[in-house]
Amino acid sequence: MSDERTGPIPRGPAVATDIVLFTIADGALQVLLVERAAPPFVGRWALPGGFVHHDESLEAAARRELAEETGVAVRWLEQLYTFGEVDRDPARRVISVTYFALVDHEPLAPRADSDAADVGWFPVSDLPALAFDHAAIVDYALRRLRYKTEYAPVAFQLLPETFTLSDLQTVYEVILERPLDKRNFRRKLQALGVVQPTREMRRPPAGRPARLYRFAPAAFEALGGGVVLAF
Amino acid sequence: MSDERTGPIPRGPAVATDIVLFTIADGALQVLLVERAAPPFVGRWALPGGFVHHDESLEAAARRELAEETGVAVRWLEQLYTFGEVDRDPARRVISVTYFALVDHEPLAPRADSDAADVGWFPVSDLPALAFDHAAIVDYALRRLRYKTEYAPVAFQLLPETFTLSDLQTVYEVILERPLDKRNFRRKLQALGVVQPTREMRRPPAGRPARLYRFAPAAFEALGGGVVLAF
DNA sequence: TCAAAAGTGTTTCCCCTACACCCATGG
DNA sequence: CCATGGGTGTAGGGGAAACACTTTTGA
Repeated sequence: MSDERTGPIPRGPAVATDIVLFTIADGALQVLLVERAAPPFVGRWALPGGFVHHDESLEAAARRELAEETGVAVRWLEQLYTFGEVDRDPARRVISVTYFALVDHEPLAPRADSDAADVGWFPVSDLPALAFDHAAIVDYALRRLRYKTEYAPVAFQLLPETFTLSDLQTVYEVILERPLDKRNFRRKLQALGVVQPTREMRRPPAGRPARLYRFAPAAFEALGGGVVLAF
Repeated sequence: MSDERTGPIPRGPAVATDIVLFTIADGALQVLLVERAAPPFVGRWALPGGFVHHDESLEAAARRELAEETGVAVRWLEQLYTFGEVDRDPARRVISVTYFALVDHEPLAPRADSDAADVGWFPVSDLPALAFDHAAIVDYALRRLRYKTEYAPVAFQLLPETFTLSDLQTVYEVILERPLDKRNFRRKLQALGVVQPTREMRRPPAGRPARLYRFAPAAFEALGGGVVLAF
């Protein structure tokens, strides 16, 4: 380690955090964006985020920013990547530690608070022009989501606590962008034991009622990290 | 995004980078450590690293620190994780963007430069007490290495440009900590086409000469991200 | 009775695994 | 000729993939 680590702190970069929050709505994958109210990039859409305070951890900063701008406790939050190109902010040197977050759509009603002009969900397939390098950050998050869907229990975080197996299959199909076989999908889930049937059913507007299931974290843990949820 | 992003920059954390550099030597996985010459943790072993300059990217900072302390161009360098707990440095708030690096052992001869009291390779199975949260960082890097070995061409980066298939198998065995079947290993490599035979052979002190191979990045790319190198 | 969505088994094929002997060389 | 490490094939089992019809309900 260089002496610099212990010498006087050089005039360093500022540290921010930006969050890519996904949900599923209207059968599509959506990202939460806020409209910038101050320069640079006034009026442009951007990821929610802000500077890290001196006395809070990175994850705490991400949660605080999310709470301030969406008022919602996310279901899943993990660090994504740290973007540190010198010129990524035209005004000054800012390093952004980005986070990847998931919520189920229902309970979320993002509203603009004082910090942002507007807030909204945008389908990932049709995003507006974004501020800074945020388009690259969303791309990176999308790759992580697709990748992670195949081996970690992230799809469940995009659904309410109970869900039908068809709901779950739709989530996989929307994220992976390919159709899955219904019987293989269900067999695999039940073989792994990662879903627990409840006693309740959901009655659709038309058609046979569907059983509601619940994610079984215990069963998932027992399988260790090497679970393959690839269908 | 919060207004803070555009308002006055709060007194923020300092940004450092630390690098976990692995190699294989004496049939074991080894990490490069430097002995600290200044407080805190004087005399303790730590990962090579230092503060990020105002005008260099994160990766550039990592490469610079490595060059300063080892004089070697690494074969593989990727971002690992950003550690930002408030109290991870007892003296002041420092956020560390860590990197994961690989070299083949041969050409490397790390020597202490003016910034560190001493430099050396340590087997991961027998590390000294480390400064800061560096033990956790090494753990994290180890998990990444084991994981990545199974689906990305990282093992090749721990060997010279040409190598025997036995060399390569040993690298896998050392990293994964389990014996592999020689025939299955070789069949799979050749089926994937990720190794190219050269015309040269290596003559061991005793025994039959072994063909030297070279990594075939082109074949690897062609397979897309979804290659499974799990044996 | 019709429309709509839920639910259910079997077969095929490929890949992973386990396993043991001969080959080329140097001393 | 012996010791050392290099190199090769096959058979069996398990999981993934492909595939279509019956069931339950509301209108």
